[in-house]
Amino acid sequence: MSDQISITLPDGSALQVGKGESVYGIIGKISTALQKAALAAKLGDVTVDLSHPLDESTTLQAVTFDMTEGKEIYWHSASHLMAHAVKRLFPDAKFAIGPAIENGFYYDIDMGAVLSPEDLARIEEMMAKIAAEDIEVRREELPRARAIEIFRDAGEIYKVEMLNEMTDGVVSIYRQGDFYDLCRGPHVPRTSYLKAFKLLSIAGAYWRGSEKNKMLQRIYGIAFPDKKMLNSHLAFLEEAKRRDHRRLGRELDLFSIHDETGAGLVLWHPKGACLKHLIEDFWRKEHFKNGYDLVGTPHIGKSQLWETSGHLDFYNENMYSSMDIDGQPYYVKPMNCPFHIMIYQSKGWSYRELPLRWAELGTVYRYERSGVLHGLLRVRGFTQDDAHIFCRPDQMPDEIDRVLAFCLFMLREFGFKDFKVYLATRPSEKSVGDDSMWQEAVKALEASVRRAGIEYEVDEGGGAFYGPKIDIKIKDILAREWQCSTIQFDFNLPERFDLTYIDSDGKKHRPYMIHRALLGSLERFIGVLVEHYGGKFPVWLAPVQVVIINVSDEEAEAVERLRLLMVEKGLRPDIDRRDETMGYRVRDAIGRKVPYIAVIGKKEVAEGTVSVRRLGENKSNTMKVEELIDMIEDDVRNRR
RNA sequence: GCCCACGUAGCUCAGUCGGUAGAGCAUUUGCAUGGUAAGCAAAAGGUCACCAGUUCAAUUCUGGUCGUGGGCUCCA
Repeated sequence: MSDQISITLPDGSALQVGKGESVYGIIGKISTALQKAALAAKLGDVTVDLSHPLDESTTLQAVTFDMTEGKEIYWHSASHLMAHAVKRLFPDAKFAIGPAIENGFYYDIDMGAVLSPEDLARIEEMMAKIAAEDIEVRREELPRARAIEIFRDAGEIYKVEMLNEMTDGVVSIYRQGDFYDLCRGPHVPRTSYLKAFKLLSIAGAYWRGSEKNKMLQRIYGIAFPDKKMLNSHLAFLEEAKRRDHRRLGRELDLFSIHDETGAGLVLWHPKGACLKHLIEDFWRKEHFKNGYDLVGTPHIGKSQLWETSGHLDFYNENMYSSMDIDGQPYYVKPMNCPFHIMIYQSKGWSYRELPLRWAELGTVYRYERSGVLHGLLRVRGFTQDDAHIFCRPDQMPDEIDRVLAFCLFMLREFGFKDFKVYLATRPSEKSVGDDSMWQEAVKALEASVRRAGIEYEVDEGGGAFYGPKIDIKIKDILAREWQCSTIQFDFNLPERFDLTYIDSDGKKHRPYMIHRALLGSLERFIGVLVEHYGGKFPVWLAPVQVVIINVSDEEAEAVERLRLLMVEKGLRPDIDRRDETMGYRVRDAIGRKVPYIAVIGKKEVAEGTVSVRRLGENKSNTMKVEELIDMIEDDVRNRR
């Protein structure tokens, strides 16, 4: 046997090296720059430490920070560094889990002392110190039983719990100086690899995510191989703050939420209500085009309805308590479906009349626990762009296709390109409907998603108890995902209300029922929309499309004439004739993020023109009044 | 609901180691009549979230309530 092995690199070339050479050494033979940047290496699909010795021929790819795997390793190592620092400062701290996440890392820690934001600075300092000590990070493999002993002796109860649930005979721990942690790895080889880091926040988190368990303290942080990258990330977080819909909602005078009216209850100001109505108008128009009929239903209903629907059983904790009307209990609706079903029940249906597509912008009220409320994104009263489709089983695949296409069309018209699709299947616990129905429905959903050519993930067991569903989530500026669209099968309600139609065989059959919301709720959708556009709405959605400014009092009338002309054309102009300098008024209009500013002075009056400045540009163009109107109308037509 | 932090003028924030508070912007009123990102000046504006307690005295300390923020859990 030769003592040489062959290493295949990503570019297809091969490198002959001595047996037992470390990954680090091999990468050094490729390039010293790469050796410096490497955090770990991939042998096929397996990532290993740089110190890992190679005994067999294999493929090898250096893992650097610019790769997803690289960031994960880097952040995971940073979380160990943080834990190390915490242990030095708080020797009694017990560690739970400390993974890398999409943007950084966290560690869940159980400690006697309550951490304050000032402690974060101390921990950061200690991290810098440990990084400067340039301690070697070493992997150690040992029998699980031995690891249990070690962690038990150290009082690390959470690690012991995890170890007890593992089945591997051998586990690995990583040591850096006096600190060690149960960990699969890989990790960076020395603490000095961790250059620039920042601890961002401290929060509570239940052990294993269950509220029955103890609440631990979670510290979030981020780390980068150089200071510049860290700074630009911090700048990004600042930018995200500027785009926060709660801040923009106030600045642009869109909405407010008051202690006096109640948490999670939104008051729409004129500008916000205008935006909402523009979206609703568009929504209605498109629904008619797509073969929907509109229905309308009340905000409250008798308890009997909610008993039949089952909501009082399975949705009770989200419903507000009943009110007494003539001695009868009534409930505010948390969902629109039972009402739509009652419309269905108002007459008999022939198979020829299906499918029925009934849509309603229905406002529902749900009790949400106080801690989850969040601006417009999580509220207690909201308007769903709801619809229910009643169809024959044979129509179902086509209906799913149509809904999905319609949904993607709507989201794209609003400028969303980044969304994630989840296909949620039958939950393992209680659920209704027989297996064949579930399988058929899941198959239809999956086929439809495939046909639409979008990527999706299967959320195994994530369906509702009453049927499988497709959820489409939109990512906000902070990469948080918000569920907007949902397409759900319902095997429950048709059964409970005994829905039927008469088929060609003259017999009663059970229709399929699909719930769907495309935008989800208008509140949440507008919240996401505000952040998506950073408040700079496209012309077709801007509550004010153009601010008309006069240069001096002499043009006051001309400004009003133009306003009236535009209003007649169905545009949304605003005039600013305040007794302020032009510079002030232009600045104000820019601050309000109005897409066009039109200035009228002596010259423009004489020529029938306006001086037009677009938001984001600092030059203006003089054009005929008609040209400006055409431009705006063109923007609206093309939904720009 | 749970953990932590926070709540001072319409907004953004100072401040008071217990003696009832201040700035900038916004508002109002004068003056200035301005050509594309803040003209000048003055005035007005606060039960320091709310309710208790400790104290001669609470916006400040303690407790509770409501609300907000970051998370956890749950969801459109």
